[in-house]
Amino acid sequence: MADQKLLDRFKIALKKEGLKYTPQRTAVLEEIIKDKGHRESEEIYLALKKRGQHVSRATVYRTMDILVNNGFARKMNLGDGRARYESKVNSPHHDHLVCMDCGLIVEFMDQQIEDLQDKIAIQYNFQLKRHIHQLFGLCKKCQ
Amino acid sequence: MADQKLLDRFKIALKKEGLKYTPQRTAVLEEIIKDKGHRESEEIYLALKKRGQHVSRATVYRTMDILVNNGFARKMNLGDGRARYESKVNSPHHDHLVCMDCGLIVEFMDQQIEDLQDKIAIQYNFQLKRHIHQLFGLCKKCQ
DNA sequence: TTTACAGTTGAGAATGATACTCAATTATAA
DNA sequence: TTATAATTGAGTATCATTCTCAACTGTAAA
Repeated sequence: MADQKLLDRFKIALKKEGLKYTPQRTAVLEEIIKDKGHRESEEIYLALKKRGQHVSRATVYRTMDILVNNGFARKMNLGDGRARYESKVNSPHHDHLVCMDCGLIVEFMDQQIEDLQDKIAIQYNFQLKRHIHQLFGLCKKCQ
Repeated sequence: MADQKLLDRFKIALKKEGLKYTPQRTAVLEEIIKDKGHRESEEIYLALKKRGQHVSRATVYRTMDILVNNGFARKMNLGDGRARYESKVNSPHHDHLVCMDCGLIVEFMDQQIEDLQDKIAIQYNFQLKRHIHQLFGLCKKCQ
């Protein structure tokens, strides 16, 4: 169960956009934050179903958009045609190493790279908003 | 027109995979290497059509796969649901800055970042194969 | 609390990029 | 030149995601 502070933050974010605080949206938020994984829409939908929460696929998609736009979740694309989502709640910024064989996803964060990115953006007169940095290869087990 | 050396390289790559050297495949290769852009399948298909070359959409997709797998082209995904392709012929490795407003794509390359990536892969016991590094923001004109 | 209503939901249909199918055609090696 | 396996094009299928719309429900004001 998400703590009250988070639910309040969610409520405020929704109100700010003129959106309603509904049980379905809350269920999706809770499902996202209680899992450390990088799951696709269908997995989130099925996890909710298994928990006995009735949230339609359409609502999962719609809610994930809201969560992403309000900083509660992050959307990522690994090139397989399906979006993945991960919680941004209590999770510091990071990028990903992805095993091309078993699908293992490892998070990494390197301040030097972050700084170099900022430098490059300045150099090309870009105002940086976000970035995607994914390293693909074979994990220890799959080599 | 692609130089003979390149066509020979292409012919050899095809033979190595038991594939035939066809006018359609050659046309797609030539279209890719004569353009410095980052185009999607449909744009390549239309460019060929305008040139009077008859290559079906299906064949463009099929040929792009061959070109990517053999190092003649690179496939990229900017998150808009359509793959983009760029020539790898006579083009050194680089990553991309993308303007979220006008779609401008600028290429960059930073050896320090490349080295740090290698270091991270070693640190996590990954055997690195490729990476995606995209910086999204607003270009000078769109700020 | 009720009420009024704008926003939400779910189920299924629509969309759009890409992959597949298959009969007709063609490159290739002998 | 021939045999044959690969290729092509046109249309169809697929699959993730978005849209549609009628029924439903938070919400804020009375």
